[in-house]
Order: sequence, then C-alpha cells, then structure tokens
Amino acid sequence: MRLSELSEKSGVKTATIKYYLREGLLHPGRRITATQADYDERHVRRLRLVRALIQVGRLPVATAREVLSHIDDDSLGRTIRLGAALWSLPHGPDPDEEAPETATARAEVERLLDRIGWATSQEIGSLSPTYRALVSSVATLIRLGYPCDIDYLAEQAGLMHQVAVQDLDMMETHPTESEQVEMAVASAVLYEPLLMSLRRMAQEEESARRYGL
Amino acid sequence: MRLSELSEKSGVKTATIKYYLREGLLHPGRRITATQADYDERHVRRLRLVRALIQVGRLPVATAREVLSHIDDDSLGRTIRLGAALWSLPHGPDPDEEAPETATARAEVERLLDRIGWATSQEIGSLSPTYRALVSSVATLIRLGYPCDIDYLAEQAGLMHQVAVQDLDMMETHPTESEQVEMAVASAVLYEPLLMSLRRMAQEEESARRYGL
DNA sequence: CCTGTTGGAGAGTTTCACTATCCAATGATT
DNA sequence: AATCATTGGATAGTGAAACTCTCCAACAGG
Repeated sequence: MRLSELSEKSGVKTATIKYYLREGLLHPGRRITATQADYDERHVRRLRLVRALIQVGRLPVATAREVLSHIDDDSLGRTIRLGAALWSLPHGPDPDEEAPETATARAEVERLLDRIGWATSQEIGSLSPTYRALVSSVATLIRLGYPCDIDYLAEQAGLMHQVAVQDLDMMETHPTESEQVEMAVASAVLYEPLLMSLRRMAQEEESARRYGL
Repeated sequence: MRLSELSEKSGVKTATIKYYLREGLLHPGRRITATQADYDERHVRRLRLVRALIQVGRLPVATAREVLSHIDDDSLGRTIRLGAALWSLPHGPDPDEEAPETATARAEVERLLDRIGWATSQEIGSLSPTYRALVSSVATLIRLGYPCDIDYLAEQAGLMHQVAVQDLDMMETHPTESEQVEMAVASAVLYEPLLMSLRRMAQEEESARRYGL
C-alpha cells in the first residue's frame, strides 16, 4: 500500500501522514525503492489510534509520541509498562508548589487517601502524575472557593474504584500484554469522555427526576 | 477597585484582563470617569471562574463566553438554564453522520438507554449534545475496533448515576439558582478531571492489588 | 522516452490566546 | 499649577501548535 492509498483508507491527508511520519507517530513504511514505501493494515490501525489520541484525547503530538512509544516497548513488565503509558498522558497542569492552597490540597488528599485506604498512593503515589493531578485539581477547587468536601470525595472515590474494577476486568479479556496496554491507554483516552458523557446524562436524568423539566 | 488592583488580586495580568473585557468574558466595570472604571469582588470571582474554564477546562474563549452567558441569564427555569450551560460545554466532535459506525453506535446507545431506563434521554435526549457526544464516543470506539460491551456500559452508567446523585445533593446545598448553575458548570469543568484522576488512581490501586507492583 | 506520481524536506499558513505598544485623558504628587 | 505615572481603549504583534503547501529528484507506467 502506498502513501496515497493509506491516506484514502484512513481518511487522513497525505500531507498530514507525512507530518506524522516526520514526528515519529507512525512507523515508516517498508522501503521499496528510494522514493517509495509500502504500508499495511497495521499502519491504518496505528493511524486511527493516532487520530483518536490527538483529536478525541486532545493530546499534544509530542505526548502522543511518548504514549505510543510505551505501547510499542515490550521490554518492560506489564504493570510498569501500563503505568508508563498512563503516566505519559496529560493530567492537567502540575500543582503550583508556591501557591498556599497546594499545601492545603495535599493535606486534604492525604486525608482522603487515608480514609479510603488506598495503599499504593501513599507508597509510590506522591511521585505519580496522577497523584499530582489530583492535588492540582483539589488546589484549583480551593483556590476558586468551590467546596471540596472530603465525604463527597470519599464517596466518589469509592464509586471510581468500582469503575476501575470493571475496567480491569475488561482489560483481562485481552490476551496479549501489548493489547492490554493499548486497551489501558484507550480506556484512559477514549472511555473518559464516554464516562463523562454518561455522568452528564445521569445528571440531566436525575435533575429531571427531581425538579421536572 | 481599579484594573491594576483587580489584576493583583486575581493574579491575572492587566493585558489579559483587558482581553477578557474585550471578548465579553468579564462585565465592564462601573465607569467612574472617561478613563477609569471600578471593579468589585464579583469581578474577582468571575475572573477566577474564567481562568478555571479556560485553563483547567481548556474551553475556547468563545465557548467560555457562551457558558458564562447562560450562568448570567436568569430568565430561564433552573433545569433549562442548567442544561443550556452544560450543553455549551465541549463534548468532543459531533458524530460524523456519514460514517457507517455512527448508525451502529446510535443503535447501541439506544439499547443501552433502554436497558438502564433513562427516560429523559429518549424524549429530549436525541437533541442533546451530551447524547450526541455519547454516540460520537461509541462510534469512535467501534471505528477503532475497541470493545464496546453493553453490559460494561450499563454497569458504568449505573455507577455514573450514583455519582450524579452525589453531585446534585451537593448542588442542593447552594441557596440560589445562579450559584447552583455555576456549581453545575464547575462540577462539569473542575470535578471531571478530579474524578478521572480518582479513576486512574483506582486503576493503579486495583492493578497493584491484582498483579503486585 | 516521456509524463505523472511518489516520498522527503523545509517553509508557509492558520488559529488561538495572549501580550506589547500607543494614545489621549486622568489622577496623584509636588 | 506643573509634572509625571497610570488608566482604559484600540491596534498590531508574538509564540506555540498542528497542520499544509511547495519544491525536487527519483522513479513507474505507458
């Protein structure tokens, strides 16, 4: 398959494909001659994943490249590999260490994690981008004066844990490690908007139930 | 309070505040003279909300303006007003009507909503951006060949409903309608990343529990 | 052999969110 | 009252990001 065919099949312009090739998001095709390369189905699939990451997940190109490199890298163990891929994903801005509410937020998060008994978080979590993102989110809430009730967060965390159990169950249905890692990335990037859509619909549903239209 | 004071209090440069004024995200201050205006606490608060929408929620300026206009508009009933504000929020790309998987996705979503018995969705939902976003998400999953199990989605939807109940309970703690609508917007924009952080932490936690480190 | 296409490289374009510069009017200080 | 920084407003410029265009030599097909 040549570049123009790849473009047709994927619905992505050749110029854009060239750009992705240049940026290393897409593996170069098998070189046939000095001026021609051969692409296959894997390129089509990869291209779609790239588009999903960039357009649906809104990842910057550089971040997408990093995530993809972890999907490709089979030299690591599953958990590390999964973590590496997930940790490359955007988590919002890092907490501003100088802001006074960051300290408050950190304390709140500690209390929360302590309450719900998540062990991982306290051991390796303070280095994890996820943890930092959580602190950052809480700090933002505090800074803007929005309530950040620990009981509410604990309830939500419990529900999110149930969600995560479902997620991992689904991941386990995939045979290979590569697929599981890719699934985890997809779960983070593609299922997040889906879940949030469900949340908003549930809010509308519940609002109608309580207050009518 | 003058522009420079507003800038100090909010931590936003005067040039940026001027830009927001120009773009209609911030109400103009009370004009004192031909060259001076007076701002108050509401401007500080509004400015923080704007920053939250744009920086945390990554809304385009035009979208933020639209959302804010719904928060300001007290001519509508609560549910409609809430819906209007939430519906202005970004939901990802609209589903591509021409793509074959959109039809499949729509059918899947119908089955799902039927299964979990969300009435609102089926009556007014097909017009709602949230519904369209859901269809778009599902279509993307299908197009990329990721599984989209209806049992899994139904489970997740049930959990999201529990989340929404918590959300509305929290909203009800606010006295005025304006505050409730603002809270709903904040909930969508600020709590979403927080929830997703919790989900990822829960995934890491559960992964460690199942497979060790 | 000739014409059109291909892959590759670099420069150019667009969009967006700011940001810097000017300007006349003003307020604050001397 | 004289001076001088500041203010609000308008306009143009900046920087990053994601493409997109242009050009070119090397082919491939007829």
